[in-house]
Amino acid sequence: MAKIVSFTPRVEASTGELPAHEVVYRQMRELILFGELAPGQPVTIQGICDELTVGMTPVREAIRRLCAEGALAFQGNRRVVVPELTVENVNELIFARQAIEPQLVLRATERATDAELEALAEIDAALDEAIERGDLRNYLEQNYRFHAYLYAMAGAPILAALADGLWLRFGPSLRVVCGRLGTRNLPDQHHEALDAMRGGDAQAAAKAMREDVIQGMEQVRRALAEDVSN
Amino acid sequence: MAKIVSFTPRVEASTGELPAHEVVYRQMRELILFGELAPGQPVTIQGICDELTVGMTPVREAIRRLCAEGALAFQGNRRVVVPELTVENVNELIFARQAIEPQLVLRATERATDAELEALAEIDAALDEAIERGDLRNYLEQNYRFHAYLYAMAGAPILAALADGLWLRFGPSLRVVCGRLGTRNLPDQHHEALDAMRGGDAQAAAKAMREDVIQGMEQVRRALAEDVSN
DNA sequence: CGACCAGTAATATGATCAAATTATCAACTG
DNA sequence: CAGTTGATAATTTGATCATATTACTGGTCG
Repeated sequence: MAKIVSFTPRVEASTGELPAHEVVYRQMRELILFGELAPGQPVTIQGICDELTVGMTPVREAIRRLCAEGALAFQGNRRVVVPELTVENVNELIFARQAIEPQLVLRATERATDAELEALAEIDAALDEAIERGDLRNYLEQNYRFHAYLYAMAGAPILAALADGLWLRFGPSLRVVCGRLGTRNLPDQHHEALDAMRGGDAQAAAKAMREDVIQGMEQVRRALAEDVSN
Repeated sequence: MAKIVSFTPRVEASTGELPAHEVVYRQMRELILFGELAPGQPVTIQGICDELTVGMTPVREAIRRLCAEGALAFQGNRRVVVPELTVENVNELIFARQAIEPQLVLRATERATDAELEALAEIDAALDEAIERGDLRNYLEQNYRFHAYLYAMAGAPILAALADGLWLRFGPSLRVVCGRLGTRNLPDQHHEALDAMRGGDAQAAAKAMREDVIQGMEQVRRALAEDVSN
């Protein structure tokens, strides 16, 4: 069977210069990081196509990328979902984070410039403000930004990519946990880490970060353990 | 302009049941892991299309996945290459591997069944044989299989994915290094690790693995440092 | 309770447009 | 006058889309 096909020229120039698949990737990444997508929620290609008004190919590529990073998961038969963490998964994440992040902070401290420390402090201030206001979404975003900025400072691209990728795995669950507990009594060892970095005490900064990581992840683990017992 | 388009029905049934993008991914993954692709080598989408005789979409998805895993890299303007490792990159890989892999071996030892230990021993035997014959390609493959099997045994999917992903980053460089040094005097702490696992001594097994990892990666680092000094 | 049938979503292709690299050529300088 | 550099043309490659095809899901009927 043959068919007449006419191709409409693309609108273009709207994105500016970034490829569509990159834009879609970043948008979906934010949705996942800041809990717009809940654990267990199915993700359909055509749904994203309609939502972001782009063709299937860029969406497809973004989803593959996110699957590779563990942010999404093949549900066996060509279905894609936001993964639900088990308690055991969280234990693995705790181990990985407490192994990698202190090392990044160590390096970041040794390389830090005054301007960078200033920027970090600003992010931390915005974070405190979000907690004050009870603005969960903003808390999640600033908290991530704080850590991501540290990773970038370390000048260790591979370790930074590893640490960054882990956020995609616990992002959705973190949202659920914080939504339940509220923004109060959230762990925040950031001040201690910042002070140590300002003083050039890399070891102390690394230790503070390790405690921050462990405290935060422990909360996720406890919440998950409660869920299971329901 | 309109055009007559006829869609030829796909051959199908040749792949069996695996989606094309998955097949392409695995094939490219092997090419990278076992050094068929050299560091710095450009990877073109259409080139892969011709090579594997598939459409662009599956190739595109496979490439995105591999980029996300660090096996390939965007070369700024929409060009993709096999990354070239710097000495600093190798330092990061050493840190990450020595942090994660002993933990996996620890867990693997605690969960190991006799059948699994048997399978490991078989892989190790094939590895020794490859060394004996000077069969580099087979050495690389069996060496990877040995570690990958250990990861699977640990029952820690996230840590296993992290460790596994690292192989894609140093695979091409490993090939270059081993190709230069030959298969002789390659580090092989596998026997020590296996013996410890058989005896249920998880700590000893983890230690042996850490040494194996460090020795292997140190060789990569040394070779890279020499390259730079040229 | 198992099998069929319809609906829906995913897979994969080729066409087309846009961009970047390569190749060509001409003008200008030493 | 030769070599190099600058711009421009041509080719290659990447990006995106609409569509055809296939597989899975869920509901219904025997």
